[in-house]
Amino acid sequence: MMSITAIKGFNDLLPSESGLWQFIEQTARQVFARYGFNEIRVPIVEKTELFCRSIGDTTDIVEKEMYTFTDKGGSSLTLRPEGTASVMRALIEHKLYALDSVNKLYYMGPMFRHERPQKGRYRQFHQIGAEVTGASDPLIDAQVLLMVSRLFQELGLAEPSLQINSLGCPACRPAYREALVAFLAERQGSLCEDCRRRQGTNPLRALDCKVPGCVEATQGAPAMVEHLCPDCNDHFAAVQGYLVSAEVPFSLNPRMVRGLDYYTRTTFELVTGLLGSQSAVAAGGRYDGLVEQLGGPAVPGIGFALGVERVALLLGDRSFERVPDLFIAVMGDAARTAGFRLMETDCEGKSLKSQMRRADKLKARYSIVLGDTELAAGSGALKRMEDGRQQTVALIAEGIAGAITGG
RNA sequence: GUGGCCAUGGUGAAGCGGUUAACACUUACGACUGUGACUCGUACAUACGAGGGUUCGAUCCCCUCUGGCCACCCCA
Repeated sequence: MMSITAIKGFNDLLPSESGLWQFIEQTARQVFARYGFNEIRVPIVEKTELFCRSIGDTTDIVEKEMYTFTDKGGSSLTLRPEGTASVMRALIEHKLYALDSVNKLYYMGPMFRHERPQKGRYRQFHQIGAEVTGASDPLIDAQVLLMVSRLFQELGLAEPSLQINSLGCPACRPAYREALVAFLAERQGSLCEDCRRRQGTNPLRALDCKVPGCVEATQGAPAMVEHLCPDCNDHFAAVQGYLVSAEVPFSLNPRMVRGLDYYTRTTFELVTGLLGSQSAVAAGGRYDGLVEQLGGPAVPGIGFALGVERVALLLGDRSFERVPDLFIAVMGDAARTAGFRLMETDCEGKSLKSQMRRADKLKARYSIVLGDTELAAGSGALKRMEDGRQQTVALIAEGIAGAITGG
């Protein structure tokens, strides 16, 4: 009989890897807490409409990648493809914006996109994200960017480099869009099918199309950064100024286009060359119109998310196994029934040799044999596994702890 | 959605028409019924992803299916 396997693109995280993940999550929590972020936990399933309205109907995510189904009550529900929409929904639903003018929230958990799996890309993948709402000053943009780069620093990763761009705002983007469409119209013939199709819906996509013909055709295309309105221009200049003064390295990528419609002004990606075509390790940007668009007040926002699988890939085979300080080998019923209350001990009546082998395999720093003689004497031989040296210690927690920490 | 590569035990893999399906690692137990690492011994695939076909005979050849990986697309 065929055994049941996991769904394609849905992976188990085995004990050999969970230590690495815990390190990533814990590092993120620490960094986020330092900058005043609190965790929010939102559901994994939302009404489909939430994502259509936030991410955008013409994006690839909404068009073809969502896990959407109808529940028994007839509502259309969707497994969340990203986290920002849910967090904003919660912000509005619980009126968090009224509790405090600025909200700093972070989240972590699985996201779902029905794509063909490959290295660094899965159907259930995990993101760690942070969002700031209620702050529009460029200093907050810079702080979010700085926080992301600090996070990667603390993870021990130098590789992903920061690229930034500005996508303008409703005041300046339409004019730019027109200029771009006009430019592209002249080069219709050399554009790929997708780019031609997207001209009416999302012409900016042509800028990061990888088809050689498109790359060439868009060489001299107008850049958004050169068409920013004065406000956006000042904002973007200020963000860059703050980054320079905070010594956060970055580069300008005027061709960077994000896959979600809600982005305005500052957008950014942390890219690496080490993951093949999955170059984006983290990405985000400002989304000043989103909360209002979802039925909330006109609250500005900025945030980002990182892909945990991709970060884990970059961190590679680093070992995060935890080794026990002490292993207790038990001999005889009295010791066995005393030992099982304290910690991991043998419950299957294995030989002392077998237990010692286990102590070695677990890389325990110390071991001690607990048997009838030790119980009678109230003391035993504590063995340092590294070199086999033994010393007699009293069988009390303080005595053993003292011997272990004292070396 | 499109394309490429690959499917032998817990793992890495040999075998390429007739073998006890090698070897290594891992795991378990043992070599003084109270002490690990090294060493040694024993055990661990009626089975080579599934189903058909060719053949006297198929893990090895052919077909189909399924699964995995990688790339394109897109993205975290």
